[in-house]
Amino acid sequence: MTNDFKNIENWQGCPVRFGMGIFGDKWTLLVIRDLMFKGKSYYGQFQDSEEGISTNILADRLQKLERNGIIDKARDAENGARYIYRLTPKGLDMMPMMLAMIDWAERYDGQTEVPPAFIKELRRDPAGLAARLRAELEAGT
Amino acid sequence: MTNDFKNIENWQGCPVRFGMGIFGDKWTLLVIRDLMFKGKSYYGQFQDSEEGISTNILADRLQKLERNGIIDKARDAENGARYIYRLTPKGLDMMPMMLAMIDWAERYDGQTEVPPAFIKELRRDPAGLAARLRAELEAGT
DNA sequence: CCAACCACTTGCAAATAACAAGTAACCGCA
DNA sequence: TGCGGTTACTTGTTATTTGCAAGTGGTTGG
Repeated sequence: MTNDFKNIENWQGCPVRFGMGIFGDKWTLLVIRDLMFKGKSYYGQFQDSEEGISTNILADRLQKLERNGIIDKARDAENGARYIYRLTPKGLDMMPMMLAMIDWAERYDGQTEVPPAFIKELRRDPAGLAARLRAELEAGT
Repeated sequence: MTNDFKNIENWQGCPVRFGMGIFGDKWTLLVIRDLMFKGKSYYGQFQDSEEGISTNILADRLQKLERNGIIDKARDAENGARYIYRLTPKGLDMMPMMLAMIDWAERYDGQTEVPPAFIKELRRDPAGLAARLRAELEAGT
């Protein structure tokens, strides 16, 4: 056989399938959201997010993200008892996709919490917003 | 209690959470891919996609997409034994997000199958490509 | 009105996720 | 140097979801 799509590690080729192999579940993009837009970096902070991810699932997703090169993990310089998680360049490159998702969701979620100023800037200059947010994340390293 | 995030129907507010409530699984965006980029419109065509979605999951996802207003379902004019599935405007508005995903995946999937001409056009004029693809889909109605 | 097609539905087994409790590394302080 | 608190998990069990195979019912063409 040529393709074994039963194993998700083999979901390459088609770009949408490739994406689903990496973040095709309920939780992964919520962790990326926390890293990208909420200024979160620690295990405990991800756990504190209001959706209530369970700890074994969080550990599993962080490991998969690290294995896929989306995030990296290092001991925190300020407090050696914890690890700091950060987006890699590959992870940061998901910014335009995340912003496009936000743009879409803001249009259709009647209960959206996206700040009007954010959505205004997003629609006026998406690339500029992406660049600014990315620069801020890279500065905070 | 104010939020019941145990029920996925209540995943509004945050735009990423809103998205995950609708397409936060392995299969949903693959169906949308088939509708958006592969010219597929029928149940059997979705089933024939090489990832091999099982029939009960496909039925469930189509129903959820319809309920969420992403697709609509109608008897096929040419063959009344089957139904035709089409993207609604809300579904078509996911185009920029899907294109951003394709852009990202093409960069990082060493085995990508995205045609070079497509990715070139996508990076030169993403909004233009989105508009063109959307017009083609709406024409084929 | 029957055979074939098409779109599902159902039942059961396997995999994944949710929940609760426990373990281990490290830090600050006595 | 050891002890209590913090942080990040791991483990075991139960609940939910998915995958697989077989079956059902509407529609068409003959």
